[in-house]
Amino acid sequence: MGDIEEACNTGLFLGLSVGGSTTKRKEEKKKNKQNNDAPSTVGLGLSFSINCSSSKVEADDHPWDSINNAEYPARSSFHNSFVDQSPDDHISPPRTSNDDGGDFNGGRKKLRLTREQSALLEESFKLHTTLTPAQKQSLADQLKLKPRQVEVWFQNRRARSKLKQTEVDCQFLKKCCETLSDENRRLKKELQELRSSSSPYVQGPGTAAVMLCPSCEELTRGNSEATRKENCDI
DNA sequence: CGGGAATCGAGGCTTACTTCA
DNA sequence: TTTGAAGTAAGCCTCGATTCC
Repeated sequence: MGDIEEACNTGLFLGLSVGGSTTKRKEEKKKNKQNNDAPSTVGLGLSFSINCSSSKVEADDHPWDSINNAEYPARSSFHNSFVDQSPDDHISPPRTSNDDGGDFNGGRKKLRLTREQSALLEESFKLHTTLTPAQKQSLADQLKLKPRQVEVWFQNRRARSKLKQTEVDCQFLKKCCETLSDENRRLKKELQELRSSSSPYVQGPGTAAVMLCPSCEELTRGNSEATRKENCDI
């Protein structure tokens, strides 16, 4: 990790910014959205960097992303101070047309993953539902996507997976409920039949009774529920 | 209209830094 | 002066809800 950084981190930087903490920024964002104000972050900067021959900085994107924080540009203070003119542009700073194959017309561009990309992502999801940064980067490289896009895909995939699981659980519980209701009905009916019949095994309250559990056909003395439970699991 | 990629906002966790006893 | 605990800011990440193509 450190190689490129060590080799290239010869930048001169002078900055002045007015802004708050993360939480303050969060609140500010909210306020700005409500008031439709301009962001209150003010930036003044001077930066100087030496070109690095082995630099992996992509020409088609934003150098600050690669250098600083490719995935969360809005969270980078560097980015905040000098680039973050529009609030909440997680992914949507101006993009070049060759960004990911389509043309960018200023609005939110919707990417459609190819079948191969989806298949590889699915395969990867089967192996692990969350990604380490290294896995994310590796996948992004393989798929020619941005790490953030891979991350978003996994995020949505987890959500879909959870939703599906909830549906399955719901169906299962429904089935359980039906089975138990049936069983309950059956037992009630059985009890009613036993009560209405003149069976010597079932007597009224207050008398010592010999009970025959109809389900397991075990004879049980006394009316202790605990005793019955020992013999019968119903 | 539905599926799914992208965004938003909130909150948890970790790390670095500061303050204070 | 040193040290450890407590407090705070910032960054990173995930999640649920929502937007929008």
